[in-house]
Amino acid sequence: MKKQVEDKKAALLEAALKLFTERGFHGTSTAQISKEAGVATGTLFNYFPTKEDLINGLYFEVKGELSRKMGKDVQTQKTYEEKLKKMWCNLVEWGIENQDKFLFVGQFCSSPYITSHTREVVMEEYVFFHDLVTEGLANGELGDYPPEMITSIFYQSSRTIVDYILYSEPQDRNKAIEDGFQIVWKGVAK
Amino acid sequence: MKKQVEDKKAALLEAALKLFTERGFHGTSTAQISKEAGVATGTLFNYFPTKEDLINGLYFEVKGELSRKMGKDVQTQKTYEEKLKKMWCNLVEWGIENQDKFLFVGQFCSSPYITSHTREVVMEEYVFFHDLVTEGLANGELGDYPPEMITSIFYQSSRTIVDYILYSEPQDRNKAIEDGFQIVWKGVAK
DNA sequence: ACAGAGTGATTGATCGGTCACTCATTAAAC
DNA sequence: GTTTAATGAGTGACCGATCAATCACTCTGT
Repeated sequence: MKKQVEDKKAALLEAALKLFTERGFHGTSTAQISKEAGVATGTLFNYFPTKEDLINGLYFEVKGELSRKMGKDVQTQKTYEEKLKKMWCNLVEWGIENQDKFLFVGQFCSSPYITSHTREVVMEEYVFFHDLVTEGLANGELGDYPPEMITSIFYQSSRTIVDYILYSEPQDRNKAIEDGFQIVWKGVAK
Repeated sequence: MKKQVEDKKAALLEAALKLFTERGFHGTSTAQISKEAGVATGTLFNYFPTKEDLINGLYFEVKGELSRKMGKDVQTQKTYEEKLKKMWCNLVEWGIENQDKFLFVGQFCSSPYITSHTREVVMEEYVFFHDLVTEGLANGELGDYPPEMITSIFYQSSRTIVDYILYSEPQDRNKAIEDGFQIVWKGVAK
């Protein structure tokens, strides 16, 4: 029984992810989401009281997954550059393997449907990333730029590379990932 | 008469720009756009047969304006780096001075409401930019990366810097623009 | 072993409201 | 006087959300 509950909730989130990304928030009806998830229209509202709660829940889940993947094996790297590169690869590989989630985050990270509360809670999971940049500035690994500028350039460039790989379809994806990191590292390093 | 016609069409585009950016495509009703523009609900459909025609027309206008601003005074620059920097500054300054248009382009450049036809027509106005990158690769000013990767990184980074300036509100905007270009130039230059 | 009351998840018909778009009428321009 | 632009009430379709009925399943007393 518990199993079924989780099944339906997961199915609803998966359906919402697909449809919100394809057609936007207002462009997707709750009925379409329910149908795609294989449940009745009323069932959606048992799990998510409103349509906004659904997209906020989805955003929370996806961003949480990304932050966990992003930080994986970073601390076991030896040099600072290797740590940053590990994070870069984690980010890009997640984006390639999870196109739908990647697009969803891009579309809705600054949309009005995501509440500031959700945004704040999610932000806390990325403290380790900001700390790594602060550390790099402190020990002189990074150039003398504002930390928020470095984090933004790093994160957005990783998204640019995912876009490039998915859209331009280079023969060698790893080469593209390497090239992308090289550009960013040359740019932000001391 | 011609004047009034242009007035109403411009008012509709301006209202649509504001509302689409704030609330999304499906989140904005044509009635709201008409009201904001100060015309009757039926008038909108005299100028744009469907809501999709309206957003496509708007996208065409805004992207066209951006491409014209972007290329301004670029050819009068002496060195290759100066040409690229001119384009960078044009891009960032336009973004800062036209926040609403800047946000609109970011939100709708890969949305399903913009037809592939609109996208193709708009793309033609950016040929000069791709040519400049190809030129830089040919004469060894730029590092050996795929041209599409360089154009994407350059364009997206300029957007990142506009975001940074608007959101983080640094005391010295020109410094931020300079820093941003320095990072990108160090990254993509030979 | 089993009847049947109890429980909470699930359902889909239904609701008031809003949507994009139409069209008969009016007003303006020449 | 004719043409052209502008109007806004009206249209059927669809929206998010509700809720009484139904369902699968558990538990208890015999």
